[in-house]
Amino acid sequence: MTANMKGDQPSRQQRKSATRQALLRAAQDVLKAHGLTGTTTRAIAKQAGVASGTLFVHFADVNALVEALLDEHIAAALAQAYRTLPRNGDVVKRLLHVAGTLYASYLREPELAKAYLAASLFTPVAGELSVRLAAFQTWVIGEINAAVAARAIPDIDRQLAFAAFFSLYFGMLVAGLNGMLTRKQQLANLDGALRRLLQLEAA
Amino acid sequence: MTANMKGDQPSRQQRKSATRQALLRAAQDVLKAHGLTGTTTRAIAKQAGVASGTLFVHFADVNALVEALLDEHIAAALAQAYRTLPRNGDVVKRLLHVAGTLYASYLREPELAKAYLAASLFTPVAGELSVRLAAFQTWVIGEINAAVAARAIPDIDRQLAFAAFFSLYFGMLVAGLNGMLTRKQQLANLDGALRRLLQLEAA
DNA sequence: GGTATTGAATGATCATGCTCAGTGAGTATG
DNA sequence: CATACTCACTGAGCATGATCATTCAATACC
Repeated sequence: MTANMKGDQPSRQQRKSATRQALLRAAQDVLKAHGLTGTTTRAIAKQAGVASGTLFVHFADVNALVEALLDEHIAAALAQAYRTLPRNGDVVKRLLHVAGTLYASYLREPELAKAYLAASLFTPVAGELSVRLAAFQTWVIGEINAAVAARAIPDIDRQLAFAAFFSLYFGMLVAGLNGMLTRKQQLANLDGALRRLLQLEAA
Repeated sequence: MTANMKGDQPSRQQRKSATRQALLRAAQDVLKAHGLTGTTTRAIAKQAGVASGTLFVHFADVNALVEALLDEHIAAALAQAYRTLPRNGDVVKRLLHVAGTLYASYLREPELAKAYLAASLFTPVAGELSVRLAAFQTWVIGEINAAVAARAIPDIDRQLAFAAFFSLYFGMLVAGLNGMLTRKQQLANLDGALRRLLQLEAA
């Protein structure tokens, strides 16, 4: 292996990474310009200045590209959510804070989000997002552990609690993306359902 | 209009209806024989003995065909569920009875169900299924109305209740189709979550 | 009965997601 | 250096979902 000094030609790794980034940015551009149904892999490749086959060198299929794109949003949103977590709120308030931040993030790229959620429903998430999802589950269960330990809420089966929380979170997300609920309603429904589920009165 | 007497040639309507049925049966056959990914519109058309374009005369797109196919299952399942509804159970028991029957129906054609659910997440259901969904919502809210009127459960916002119920129902359905939950766990989670949501102790 | 109209069915054709044998610049080895 | 090898990249080609001008038997109208 040769160290890459100043003035060197870009190494193969650098070129590859640059191509991948170009494809991601091109995909964003084309999506914004033509919407989801009007976006083709050829258009993305052309916009990125590469051949049509190159896209599949970097992403197994279109959904992998969408996942990578969406992961950038989710990562930023989650980081912000954790950073601005209310210190003195109850469990539900903290869960809602994170959910609300994620909703806002998804709503910023609704077409992207719809495409990804539909495709990934029965195609177990892979890549960066799967790691993030596992971490999210751990965090949620940690929050519930803490609340139970503090006797803020009665004990509850953790699997049940997470499955129910995620179902409600996901359901309100979909309803919101479909335009069936406003963001306020999304959060109000999630709040009401979670407080009943965890048997925690409003603060 | 001419009445169609015995010995007449089949009318155009009859032929059309027969073609549609042939396509539905052909789709079932091909799906069972080759699985979802191995099924093509051309194969279905060939099996039905019609040209490739004919499929799209009867169904706007593949998902419309899948919806029609799935609707046959759902209709039968719902009819059976309503017919065998426990008369003396509480709200949750009755909701669970219907949910359980639907789960079993979906699990009988898991590939079909996955294809349809993924495609319809952000493509509002049309056709027969949309009518059935509306009727289902009416029935669920009716059940809740009755339970509230009978003072079996505390009052609850109907929109919240249905949104939460459907989210939980859908979430456990997906988890089951993904093999993350057994049918027993699906129902146990739904039971636990609903009892907490509606604040109804186990019978 | 004769004629015009409708619309189910056809299949060639298109657009698209994805594949893969081939190419050549970059990299390791001696 | 010279040589062998690796691998990102290419773009023609494939299979498939979907379209649409065309066809012609069933139907409606006189």
